[in-house]
Order: sequence, then C-alpha cells, then structure tokens
Amino acid sequence: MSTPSQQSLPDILRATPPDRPVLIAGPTGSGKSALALALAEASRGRIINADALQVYENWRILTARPSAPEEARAPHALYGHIAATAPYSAGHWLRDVAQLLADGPRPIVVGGTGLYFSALTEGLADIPETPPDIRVEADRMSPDALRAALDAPTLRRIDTANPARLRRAWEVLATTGRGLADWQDATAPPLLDSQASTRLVVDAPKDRLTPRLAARFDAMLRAGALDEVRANLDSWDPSRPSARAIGAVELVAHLRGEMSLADARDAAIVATRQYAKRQRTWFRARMRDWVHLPML
RNA sequence: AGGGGUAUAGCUCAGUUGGUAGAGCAUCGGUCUCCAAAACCGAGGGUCGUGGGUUCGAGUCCCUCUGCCCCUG
Repeated sequence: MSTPSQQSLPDILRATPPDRPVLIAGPTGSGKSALALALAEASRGRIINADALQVYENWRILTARPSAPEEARAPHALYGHIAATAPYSAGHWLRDVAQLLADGPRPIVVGGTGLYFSALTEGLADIPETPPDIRVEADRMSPDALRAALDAPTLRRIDTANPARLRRAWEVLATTGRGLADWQDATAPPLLDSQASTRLVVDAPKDRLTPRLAARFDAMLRAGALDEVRANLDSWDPSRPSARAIGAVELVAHLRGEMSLADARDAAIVATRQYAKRQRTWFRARMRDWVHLPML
C-alpha cells in the first residue's frame, strides 16, 4: 500500500482540530490504512477498525490487517479481537465503538464496511440481539413462509426478493414481537455528529484499483495466506461470519484438493473485484457529502 | 497417413422432427438500518469456425477447407 503524500496530510490535519474524530472509508486496497496510520502518528490518535472481517482473530494476512509493527506505531482497536467461531455484526461493532468514543485519544475510524459507517453516522435501530435458535429457525424457513409471517409495514419497506432481508425481518419480529419497520422508525440519533467530525472517502478508480487487487492477492499468497487458511482447516465451518473472508473458501477448496491454486487465486481476485465494486457503489450513493480524496 | 468426434456470447455449454439463438459464470450498472468481504435487483454482449450447396427458409441437412480432441498405424 502506498503512503499518503507529504502534501495532503497537513491539509487534512489543518482542517481537523486535535480531538476531532476522523472517519476514513475506501475500497479494499485503496491505501486507506496507510493514510490512517500516518494521521494517527502525526496527531496521536487511535485507529479504530471499521471492517467487518478484520475484526476476526484468525485472519491477518487474508484480510490485510495491519501488521504487528504497524500496530506498534499507533494505538489500534477492534482488530482481530473476535474469535473465529463468534458471531459479530454491525450492532456488536457499534457497541464496541461507543465505548471507544466515550474517552481516549482522537478516534480515527478506518475501514471498508459501508454499513458500519452508516450505522455510526446515521444511526442504527437499537434492536435486541436475535438468539441463535431463532436464527436457526429462520434459516430453515422458506422465503414464502417468512413473507407470510411478516407485518405489512415491514414488507413494504424491505426488499422482499432478498432472502437475507426477509430472514432478518422475521428474526426481529420473532424475538421482539415488534416489526422491523417499527424499530427502524424509532432509531435514535447517531452516535457521531457528522458536522463535528471529518469524514473522508478514498476514491479508487476501477482502472487503477483492479490491477492492484490482483497484485495484492498474490502478495498475500507469498506472505503465507495458504498457511493461515490451513490453520483454519480443521475447524472450518463455511456458515460462520468469519468464513466470509474473501479468498478463504477458495483456498480451503484448494487445500482440500477440489481446486487448483491457480483457479482459487483467480476466483478470489474476481470476488475481491466484485466486492470493491459494491463498496464503490455504496460510497458514491451514500457518502455524497463526505470529502472525497483521490487514491494515491 | 487412415478412422472417429468436435467447432454457438469473454469462459463452460443448451439448442426439440430445418422457421434468423438461450443458460450459468464473467463483465457493466444499481439496491441495502445489524451474518454486509453478506444477500439481492437490473443491463449489455453472438455475421452460430471458413467457403459453397439443398430449401420459401439452415446453428440445425450435404460437400470443401481450417483448428482442436480421441483411436489406429
């Protein structure tokens, strides 16, 4: 990853008082982590992870988590603090962040998970966690059955063609007895005041990012990604949230002899590219009023 | 060299008794208030290897050539 130029950093710092929170969003491989680190070093801030997969303890190489030497250069939080077997979601993350914002050095929230940033700056309905057994039940139900059980306001609001959204809505209704739409209407103000924080998006043009993503995956392989995946092989469970790391399923398939390394590599790179596209779409549509910086 | 098979979208393949082509994946665009590196929605893309022939009409039948695969020498 590239280091931010000496020119843009002072500009950013000048615009941000010492205690002002900084948010840095950007697609994978856009160099946002390096920017965050430089900023944290220069302003004695604390880097807070906003990436759904970098929270898992078992993936360091595969999720491009900051290395130990990098973590030593500035305080880091919410990196690898969750066990591979544990459930985690936007709600967990927001609660973790709330504690970190309560006190401590200036927060520099950096990551690529758009939903986490939206939860932080726009709010997230404070819905109780769904118990595992309810979730299992939802997984077993057909889309039609889920639809039939939902309340009208929620059905009107969600994408009823999306099984994941149907399941989520049903889980909320089943555990709380209250419709998802109703909960969302009661969403409390966001944890972070957008006006009182510096919000940055690193724009990464497709033409420049695509070759980088391929090179980065190859670098991960050279850095020992296969060994990292091998260490997860015995307890591998594809249904776990931590199993969603891009490249994990592909490399597991290869280690099990179901796919050549070349095919696994290609598939992982394709998945990475598709992910970056979704991130770009989110940032473009939902972060219009953020400050957009060009990728370095 | 002889025999057989095959050649349809970027890739892997479907195309019924001849009526000017479809799918999955990829690509491109979008949606998304908690499994979000997830899930979902939409769009573009093919002179059907070449040249002839039969026919009102050929991806579909016949012949030529070319490429690839298998078998035999």
